[in-house]
Order: sequence, then structure tokens, then C-alpha cells
Amino acid sequence: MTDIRKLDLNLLKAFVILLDECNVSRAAQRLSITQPAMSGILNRLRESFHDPLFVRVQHGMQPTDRAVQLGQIARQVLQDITSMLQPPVLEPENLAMTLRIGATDYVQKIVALPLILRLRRLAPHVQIALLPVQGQNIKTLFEQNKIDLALVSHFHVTPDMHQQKLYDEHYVCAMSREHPLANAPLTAERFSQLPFAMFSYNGGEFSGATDLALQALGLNRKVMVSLNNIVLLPELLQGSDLVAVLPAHFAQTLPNVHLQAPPIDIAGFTMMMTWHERTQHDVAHQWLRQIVAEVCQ
DNA sequence: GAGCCCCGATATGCCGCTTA
DNA sequence: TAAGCGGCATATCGGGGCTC
Repeated sequence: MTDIRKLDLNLLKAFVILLDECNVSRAAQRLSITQPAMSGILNRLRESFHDPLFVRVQHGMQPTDRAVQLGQIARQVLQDITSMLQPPVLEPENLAMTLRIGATDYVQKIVALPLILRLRRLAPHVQIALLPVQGQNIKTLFEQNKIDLALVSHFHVTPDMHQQKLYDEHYVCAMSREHPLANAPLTAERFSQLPFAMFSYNGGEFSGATDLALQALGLNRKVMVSLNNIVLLPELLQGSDLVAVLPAHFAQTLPNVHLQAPPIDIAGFTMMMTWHERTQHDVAHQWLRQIVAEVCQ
């Protein structure tokens, strides 16, 4: 059995040139080495392939049948390797791959939806899988190869992760357009007395950034409904006296909902895109990340 | 850093063909 | 047939890279 570690690319290249020239000296000249060195290469080739490869004839060397057969394979291998070494060319219209995006349902609506619409035009063969990330460790999902890209708030991103800022988010106060307080000025005290609905990404929570801001003022609020998805929220606000403090980008997509600035300072957050080292240098993934960033501008 | 291995260069030998 | 020549093989050495 030939040890492949002993068959390097220089040997294969010399073999092909030997087949072209059928002359050790001329082959040596083409490779800019001496004839004895070329002779040594031929010896190593003979050892690797267990065949004389070339036999001496009156003027030069004649390849054996085995050498001719191996030559066709060697030329193909060298051509394939040359192709491998060319820098990859990205053609979005022909790009066929699956991009798995982890995001909360709110972010799926704000970022993933326009991303999908754009990719349908630019890269129609790219499959998109949207996966919910609610409470899971993003790094674990990357390491388990369950997602390629995550769209999450900066709270979920650590400095050792590849990341890019998408946009800054702030909160607005949302309520039905028929709500008695719509278009009425809100004080912090009045605000805190309203019945609230809130998102709980981890599920079942009744306290969040709004409560921290109220507590700083010595106030508390009453959260009546805790949701962990956005499906019910539009109808909930439209059909009740409930009020919600929502990320502005999302709130602006809700129909028949009155929006106004909250009467207190609520710390916003930064929406980030983060990915694994596995896709850091991949040309297709780099292009897709660029498209994600563009749809967020 | 020492030892080992690989590769290429130089020098030389061998083989086969041509030619006088 | 022997000398000359072209071409390949081999022995030896040195440089560079790798491993321990």
C-alpha cells in the first residue's frame, strides 16, 4: 500500500511534465531543476506507483500503459486542486444553501420578514429556517450547530462572540386607539396605575425594564397579562384597556394601535447580529450578514 | 537545540546509439 | 569496432524543515 504522505503535489506535477516531455532532462529544465533531481523524482514516482512508469527507448523515455492511465488521473487531480485554490466566487442568484436564523418572534417580524422578502429577489435558492430563541443560551445553539445566525439584544451577546450592531431600540407605550387615555398626557403616576400586558421571552414573567424604571421613581405597576409570543398582542390591545410597553420598531407595525412616548425613562437596548466562528470566513454567510445589516438600516 | 529526514545539486558511472 | 555523445542512474554532500 502506497503511503499517501509520500506522494506530494510536486511529484504529481513532475509526473505530468514527464508525460508531456518523455525526456527526463527536458522535464528537469521545465521544472528548473537538474536532471539528477528529476531522476530522483522519477524514482520516487516509481516507488509510489509500483510501476516503472517510463522505459528507456532510443531517444528518451516511453511511458508505460500504467503511466498513461495514471497521467489522466493526475492531470484531473491537479486541475481540481487548482480550482480549489481559486478564491470562491459568490453568485447570489445561484446560491443554494440553508440559513438558520435564531430570533425571538418579535425580531422575526421586524428583521427576518424583510430579509426573506429581499432574499426571494436576490437569492431565490436560499432556504431560510426561522427558529425561536427564547431563554436558550445562544452560544450553545451555535456549538450544537442548530443555528447559523442569531438576531438578539445585546444582553445575549458576550464579547467573545462574532457580532455586529443592527440598530438601537427604544420603548414606546401602546394602547388601543379607542383607549380613554389615547392622546391624553400621561404622568408617571397615572402610567403606573394602568393595567399592562407585557412580553416575557422566558415565559411567565411579570416584571421587566419598565418595572425597573418605575422602581427608580418609587412606583410600581400591575401586569395583568404576560405573553411569550406576539400573536395575541394586536387584538389584545385593540379589544381591551390593556397597555403595553413595546420596542418601537415592532410597535409601529401594529394596526389600529395608538403609540406615545412613555412618561418615564426606560432603558432601551441594542439589537445585535451574532454568528459562530464556523461561518466567520464563509463568503456566502458574509454576504447574507451584509444583507441582514442592510435591511435593518 | 540536536537529530533525523527529505530534497536538490554536483560529480561520476553506465548504457545505448551514431558515426567514422 | 572504438570513440563520441546523449541521456539516465547513483553516490555523496549540504541546506532546510520537522519533531522531540
